[in-house]
Amino acid sequence: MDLGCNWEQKALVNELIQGIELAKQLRVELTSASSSESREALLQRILSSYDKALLILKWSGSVAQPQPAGTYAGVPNSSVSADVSPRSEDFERGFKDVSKKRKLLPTWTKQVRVGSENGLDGATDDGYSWRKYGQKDILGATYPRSYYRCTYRNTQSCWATKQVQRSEEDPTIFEITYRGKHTCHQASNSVAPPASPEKQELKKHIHHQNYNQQQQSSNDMLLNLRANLRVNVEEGGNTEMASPFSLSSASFGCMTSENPFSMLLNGDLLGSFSPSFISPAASESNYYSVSPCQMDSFGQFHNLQPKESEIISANTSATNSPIGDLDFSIDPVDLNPNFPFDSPGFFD
DNA sequence: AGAATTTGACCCAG
DNA sequence: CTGGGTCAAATTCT
Repeated sequence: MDLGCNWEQKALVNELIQGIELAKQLRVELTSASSSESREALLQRILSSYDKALLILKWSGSVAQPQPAGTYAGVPNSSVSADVSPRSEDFERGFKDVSKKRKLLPTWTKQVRVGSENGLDGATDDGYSWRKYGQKDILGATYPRSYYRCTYRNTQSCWATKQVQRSEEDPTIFEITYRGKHTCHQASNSVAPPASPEKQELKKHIHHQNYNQQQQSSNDMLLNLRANLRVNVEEGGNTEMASPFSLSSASFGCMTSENPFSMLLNGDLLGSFSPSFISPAASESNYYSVSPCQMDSFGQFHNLQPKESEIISANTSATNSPIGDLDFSIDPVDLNPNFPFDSPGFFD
């Protein structure tokens, strides 16, 4: 078996860890008076996790050939079926295997809130060029789901796709599910998609600049942080960190509600960021929920008791850099004033 | 005219 | 068998 593809290995580990965590949750549920529905849901998620892990293992075992340079694991390739001698139906067979593999492509979802009913185009403009290839009415859903693929699919063999669906509860929110990362070279759109997997793998830091460490009221502190908190997203390497803040990926890449970013202060875990509503447009406000979390023996972070009231609003600022800077601010209205600022050592 | 979207048909996993 | 995802011909847009 060859798990040379890094994301596969990480996805596998991630699925297994998630399975363990869900099993622990189920154990707690079994000893409490929780509903059978929630137990069943947990059981389903556990089975799904191990199912995915098995699929990854199976797939990794059957596709052992290294991918040619410049191609992405997920591109149809006549050599996909290792045990098949060349035949006329190879192409078709390749696609069948790819459809299996496409399921294993890294996926991540983000929710985008739009200001107006007709704001879909702007909301889904994530800096990449997409071609719509289908729309489907989904059972039980009020709104249809739209399917998009990269415009450069044919010319550059870029197999990134996305699905866009309007939220049932709040029609101003669109759930965008991305699958596969872009391998194309698009004409620079100046704005890199903030939640792209490439970016998720980058090192993330928070600079806390010129922070006044004297005692202040909660609101003052929040207002001060609003002005001074800054998240700098950089590509690899180390930068000098005069700041006590750091923001790190909890897991292998995609920032999801189950895979948050942690917020550290002098090495102490204060909380985690997970996307609530993330706008792809650099000029728009993004919303991240903040919840306390802890690190387990695997080095994975886990949310403890997420609270909806704990919201950080973050403004992303477009820069000339393809990576871009994220300027975080904290909204004192939405944020629980006691979190995370009441954490021990926060103002040390 | 070429690019993009729409939409019914088809495929296939569950 | 059903529903989600994709294809591709028809249609619309630029």
